[in-house]
Amino acid sequence: MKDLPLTYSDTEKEALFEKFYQIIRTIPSGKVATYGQIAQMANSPKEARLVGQALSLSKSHEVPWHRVVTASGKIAMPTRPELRDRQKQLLREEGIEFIADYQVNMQRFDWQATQPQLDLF
DNA sequence: GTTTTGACATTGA
DNA sequence: GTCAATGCCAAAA
Repeated sequence: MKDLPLTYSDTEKEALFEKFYQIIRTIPSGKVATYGQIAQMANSPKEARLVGQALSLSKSHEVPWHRVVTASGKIAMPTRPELRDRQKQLLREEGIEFIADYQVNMQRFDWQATQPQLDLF
């Protein structure tokens, strides 16, 4: 098990980031979760932005970073068009449907909202 | 120490 | 439905 990419002096921060990674790892393929949901699951509901920061630092850290989107289902990457396109491609490969250029259909692919799986088809 | 920045969320127009 | 303003909170400058 490799260490985190950054050298943290604060163990709390490291624990929180690891918590984020752990939660994100449980997102099944073909589903997406929002930054806010993950922050909420980590008992830090106000720290959605940190989730994005954690993913940014983790880069390709064995976590399905592409399955995390904003509350409205949009891909959130204003400063990195390359990663933005890569995320869209990865999601499409998992069968996720886009309702706009960079917005997924949350109605059908949101991890939490689709838990009951009431067979909407 | 203060200010700016950021892979966010919510509200209101 | 979209978009801007606001609130948020930690990290980086």
